[in-house]
Parts: sequence; structure tokens; C-alpha cells
Amino acid sequence: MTRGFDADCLATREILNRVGDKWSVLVIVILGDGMRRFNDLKRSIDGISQRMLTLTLRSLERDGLVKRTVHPTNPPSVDYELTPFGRTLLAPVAELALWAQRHRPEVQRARDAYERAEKGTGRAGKR
Amino acid sequence: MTRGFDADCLATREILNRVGDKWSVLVIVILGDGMRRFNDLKRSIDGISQRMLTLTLRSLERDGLVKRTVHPTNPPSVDYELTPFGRTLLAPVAELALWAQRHRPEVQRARDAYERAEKGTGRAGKR
DNA sequence: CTGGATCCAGGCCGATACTG
DNA sequence: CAGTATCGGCCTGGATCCAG
Repeated sequence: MTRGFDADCLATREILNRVGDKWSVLVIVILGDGMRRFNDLKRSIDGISQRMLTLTLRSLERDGLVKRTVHPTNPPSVDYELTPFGRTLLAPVAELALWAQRHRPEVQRARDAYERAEKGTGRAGKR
Repeated sequence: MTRGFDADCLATREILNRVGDKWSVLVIVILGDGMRRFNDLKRSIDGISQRMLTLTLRSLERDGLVKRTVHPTNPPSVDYELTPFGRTLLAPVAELALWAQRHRPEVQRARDAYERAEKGTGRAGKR
């Protein structure tokens, strides 16, 4: 538990920084359902700019989590899908997703309570 | 699978944004070992500024994940520990941490391969 | 349809100095 | 010891325009 502890934490932080950005998880979860095309993804996510979708997909492809397939048709189309490696990430992410879904109200309540308590105890309370 | 899909994704993204910042996971994992004092944490993490440690702890406290206890001694000392609720997050995070530790080399290899391939296929390759 | 390039705003985070 | 306040840089991410 003491050996490599820092290194492990660093590795964890590295992964979370990769996956914890604004869109990666969304893309991973959606691609968990199967192969999708670019604009298909874009429409599914709704709110993402094509820039961020491109960057996110590139980053995931770069790390070997997503496979990109270009079909030389006219007009051209590109498929994206999780690699087997990417699928191994799906389980832990789903775990966290489940936690998020189950505990969101609790977090919300805690947050509200904190705001209220803040006013009573004379804390700054600058929002 | 279709109902509440967007909402679930949003919840997931929300949690990941909370936990996916630069230091939260580190703090959670360390506090998973037991109660710690402020400067104790600061020394454990090494690289964090007192500012970021404060902000991170505040954020976690706000969401009900961490409990803060002030001892009115001289000099004053403050203990931080995970709440029972915070402990429920420990498991999924540990899951992801394990994934990170196990697959870091693979990610690194994929990244290297991507860089190399990039040069062969005439891609931009601007690093 | 699938992107690349550029411009620009806002937030995150670090360094430093100061307080109780 | 345990913070708070302020300043400033960097990076993320959005909008828009352009190209294959």
C-alpha cells in the first residue's frame, strides 16, 4: 500500500483527466451501444460542437479506446466504435455512472444544506 | 435503455466534473485510509497548493463527501475524513483507479503507436 | 458529410502575500 | 497551523468560416 502509491495515484489522475473532460464519457457510453457515424454522434449528444466532438474522438482514438473507420464513398462517411480495449473501460465507467445516477439527489441535498448552513454560521457565502 | 438516457448521462458527467478535477480523486483515495489533518494532506499530495487543497476540500465538503472537524486548540487544527456517503464513492473510484494502474502501459503504447502511424500516413502530426 | 483553422471568452489553477 | 485574497497565465471549449 505504500509502494508505488504515488505512482498509482498519478496514473489514476491521468486517466481521470483523460476521461473526465467534458464529453469523453458521454461518447464512450454512447459508443458502448455500438458503432456510430460522426453526425450520428453529434446529433445524439446535442450540445457538443463539431470541434469538441472531433477533438474528443481524436483523443480517444489516440489512446486506443476508439477505432475510426473511413469509408471512401461519396459523400464520405466515417464510423467510430469502441475497441476491445475501450470496452474494458466501459465497466468501471458504468459503475461510476450508476453511482452518479443513484446519488445525485443526495449530493443535491447536501449541497443545499451546505448553502443554508453557510448563512447561519457566518461563513463568507460568496457564490 | 432509452428512457432517462440523457438525464443519466448528464448526471454522470456532473459527477465526473466534480470528481474529475485535478485533485479530488487524490484526496478521496488518501482519505479512504482514514482521517487526516490539513497540512498532513498537503504534505501527502506534494505538488498541490494550499489554495487548491482548500478549494478541493470545500467542494467535497459541500457535496457531503467529506466531513470537516475543527479543534479549538492552540495552534488550531482541522481534521478531514470521508463521510459514510463519501465512502460509497470510494468503491467505484477504486475500480477506475485499478483500471488506470493496470492499463496505463497499454494506453502509453497506443499513444506511441498513434504518433508513429501519424507520420507514415501523412497526417499533420503537430505536437 | 466530415472535418480543419482561427478567433475569442471564461474558468482553472499556481504563486505569492497576508490574517487569526 | 489553517486558511483567505489577489493577480496572472494557460488551457478548455464555443462560434464561425473554410475545405475535401
